Amino acid sequence: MKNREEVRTLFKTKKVPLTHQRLAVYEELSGRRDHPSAEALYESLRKAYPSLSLATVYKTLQTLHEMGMVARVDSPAAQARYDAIVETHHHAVCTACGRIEDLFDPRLDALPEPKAAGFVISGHSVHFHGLCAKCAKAPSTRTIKEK
Amino acid sequence: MKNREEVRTLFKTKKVPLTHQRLAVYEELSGRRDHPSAEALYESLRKAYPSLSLATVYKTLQTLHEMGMVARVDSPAAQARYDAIVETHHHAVCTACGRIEDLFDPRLDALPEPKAAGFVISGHSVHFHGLCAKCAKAPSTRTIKEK
DNA sequence: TCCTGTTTGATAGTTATTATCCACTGATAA
DNA sequence: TTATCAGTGGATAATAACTATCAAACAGGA
Repeated sequence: MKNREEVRTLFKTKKVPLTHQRLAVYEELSGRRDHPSAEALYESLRKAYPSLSLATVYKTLQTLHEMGMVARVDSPAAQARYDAIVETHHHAVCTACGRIEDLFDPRLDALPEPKAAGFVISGHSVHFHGLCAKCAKAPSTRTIKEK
Repeated sequence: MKNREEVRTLFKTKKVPLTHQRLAVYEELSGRRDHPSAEALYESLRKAYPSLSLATVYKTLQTLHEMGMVARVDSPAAQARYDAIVETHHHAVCTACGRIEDLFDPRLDALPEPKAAGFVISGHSVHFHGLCAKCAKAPSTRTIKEK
């Protein structure tokens, strides 16, 4: 989550052209805490940028991901979801509606190295699953797949 | 991972008809440790069952999942992958080739409960990521998406 | 063995994502 | 500021992974 100047510098450093679309996608994503899908970002952005194409959002998210500015979250609903926070953190995934909440807990950041023959481990993430506050209250409503 | 008699009993208990296809899919999956996709299972099974349909494999995996006999693994490659082991365990995911290895480590089974407002947590899983033995040796070969 | 509600197989449809192609633009040099 | 041009964006076709549909076949109880 970087401000506009930091973003500009990062693009320049990596020699990746900074276009209006890329800045717009990054800033929209940075401003949200709901792990939107590419489609969801597109829906939000097209209000301000009516000429924006969905394909561009996909390509931009991939570019940002390769630059290490955006993280991919694997949700139980197959659709990939994105997060502007790349710092180490963990997730709570609602098994009823698919909602993903960020968890920050240093105790989870340092886990015992498992013994996996030959595997060179570079990091880890913990997925907690259960029911989010909303679904815990209304257990019957199965809405899987929020956007 | 159950033997044929346990499977038969489980289906009877849950009042779910046990078909040849369901048994075949479950036994094929049980016999593999490579987290195959629906497509991959279909490819293996069609040799012994040429009339088997891919749609049936998808439907069967969903049925087994609902019965709690099969777990879904969210891999970085969007395609869902399955596992016959439902007991608590964790994964090491290779960021180069997509390989997923099972990790069993009781120290990872008991983690501190995170504070996520209102979230009713029922379980968790840890994903380690890095390079598998094969890819660690050949760092240049980027084969992402094994079947 | 017969009956009946489910399941299967074949296939069309859907959803998420990627590839293609050409006009256009951002970044550098003049 | 403008010219240049590799790289990007927009529109859309294509692909991949599922899912729905429906007639025919089957599983499990009578």
